[in-house]
Amino acid sequence: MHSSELLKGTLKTIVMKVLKEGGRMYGYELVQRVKEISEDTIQITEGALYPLLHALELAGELKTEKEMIGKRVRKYYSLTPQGKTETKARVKELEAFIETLKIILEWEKNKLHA
Amino acid sequence: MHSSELLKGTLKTIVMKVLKEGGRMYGYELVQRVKEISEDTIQITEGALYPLLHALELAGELKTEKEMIGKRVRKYYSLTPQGKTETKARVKELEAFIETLKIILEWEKNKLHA
DNA sequence: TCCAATTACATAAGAATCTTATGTATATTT
DNA sequence: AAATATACATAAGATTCTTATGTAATTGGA
Repeated sequence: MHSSELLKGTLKTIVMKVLKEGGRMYGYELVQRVKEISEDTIQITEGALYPLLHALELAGELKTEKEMIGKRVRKYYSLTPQGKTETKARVKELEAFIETLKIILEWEKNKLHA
Repeated sequence: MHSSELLKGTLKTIVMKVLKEGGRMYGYELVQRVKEISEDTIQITEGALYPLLHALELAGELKTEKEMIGKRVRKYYSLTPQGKTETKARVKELEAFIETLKIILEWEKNKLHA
């Protein structure tokens, strides 16, 4: 399990990317999906997820559909066209940031060149 | 310039790694060094850096040496043995997290296999 | 020589983002 | 029948950053 502080800042992009590739999904399902893909190293907490989904909906990035499953309401989330565009931009930005991180992690001042 | 929210959670590791490879360094120098290495995409703010350095010193990860440069005091920071061990662990953890991120970013549910 | 920009430290207030705790209720498994 | 899993939600608190502000010495250019 990755330390949770690393998730700060990347959670929104992760959620949007998974919704973009996985399609329509409900909250609980999203948590499981991320857990699977990350091989049990990323466990999104509900306290982080639901407020995030609500904020993204308010911002017009997501739309919701409610379905009755037995006696329970299930809320499905999917990206709006605006959300898809935003997701592409966020993914690109995160990829660039990862490249920068790698440069720093591989940087060795005192490395001897042959 | 990367959006600043991505820096959340990784700043501490970046600072420690740069101190590990770059050796003894003062705050302002560290900001410049990270700016250089990151090709101007990471600009550490002083409001984030100094409290972080102080906290790391308090935690025994860093030690300081003051030097007079003209009439000014300059504070040099360097990793303690404990700090070096901690840095290795943090770097390893960040590398693992990056791998997980890449898996997610490369994940495509609907990808067709040839 | 003066003025702006840079160097160099520091802290406080506020924003953003997450965890932990709590609550409610249905459904499934043992 | 009871425990666990499913499924939503929100509030309080912790952490981590930005922005703003302050102080003061040094350097470079007009």
